[in-house]
Amino acid sequence: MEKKSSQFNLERFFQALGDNTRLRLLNLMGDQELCVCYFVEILGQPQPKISRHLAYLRRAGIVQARREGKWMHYRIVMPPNIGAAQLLRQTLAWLQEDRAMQADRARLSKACCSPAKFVALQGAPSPTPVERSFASEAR
Amino acid sequence: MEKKSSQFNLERFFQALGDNTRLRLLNLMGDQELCVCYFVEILGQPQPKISRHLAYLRRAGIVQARREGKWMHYRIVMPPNIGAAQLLRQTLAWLQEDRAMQADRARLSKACCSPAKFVALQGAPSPTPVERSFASEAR
DNA sequence: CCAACATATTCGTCAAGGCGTATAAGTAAT
DNA sequence: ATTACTTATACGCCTTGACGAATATGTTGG
Repeated sequence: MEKKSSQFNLERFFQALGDNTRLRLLNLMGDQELCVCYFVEILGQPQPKISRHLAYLRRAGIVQARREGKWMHYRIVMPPNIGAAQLLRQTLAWLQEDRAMQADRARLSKACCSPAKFVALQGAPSPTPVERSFASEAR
Repeated sequence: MEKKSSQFNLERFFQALGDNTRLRLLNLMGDQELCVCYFVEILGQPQPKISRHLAYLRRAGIVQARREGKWMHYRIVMPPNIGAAQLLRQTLAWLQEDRAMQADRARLSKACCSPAKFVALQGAPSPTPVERSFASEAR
């Protein structure tokens, strides 16, 4: 009955991280909540593909969705399991050191600063930073 | 040319960890080199299955094999990439807190202490501890 | 209700990979 | 060479999941 650290599927967790598109999504969500149109624009990939991967991450319990009008915002949700949370933070921290991931982040901040240049993002809600208590001192 | 932290496939890495049998194998190899017959005996699963998963781990660069007569010894090899190594250590540390993984380890030490009770392990080479510099202080 | 828009899901196809079974490959001893 | 033994690989079957394309769902504003 008292399974505190179990009930979390480690296998599933790693499977969810075993796809480059999903890693890119997580990297972009690192410290902010984003709506789908940003992912589509930044990754330059078809919207159904993005949505499918986001759904996968949500099923794996790594991501949460919040609806705001027409838009769906996605954010990373730290797993209840301490070990998993630590692992996820470390993964996110490591992603930041990857070339391609840095490029994605750069494109994202550019898009945020001047959304006018991204036709598809006209009127889209801005990313909002997320209060992740001790998010970045893993490393 | 000078890709120091890349050249390591993060996607592959996570895929390799996304299988429970492989996690169990890694857990057993945590701090010692083991030969295949031990895995077969401890996990109680068919030998081809074990060998296939070990091959997978080897292709992913997480494990190394060493031949000694008829026996093949497997050990964990820390990835050259610092982030990956840290992630792997943390994963191994976390595995130790899992019920089922602890049980596997318990069966392993029992088998090592009195191999006579395990018919299949008669004459098999004993596991040898591996000198993993800073293997276990990842919390 | 209808149109426009953002996102989700379905469908068909395909490749990766898990499994059990059978068999191959490598080694040691006779 | 033959046998016994340990481990690896090949085969066929099946499930998962990735993809593009099409379509459905949900929301807002006329």
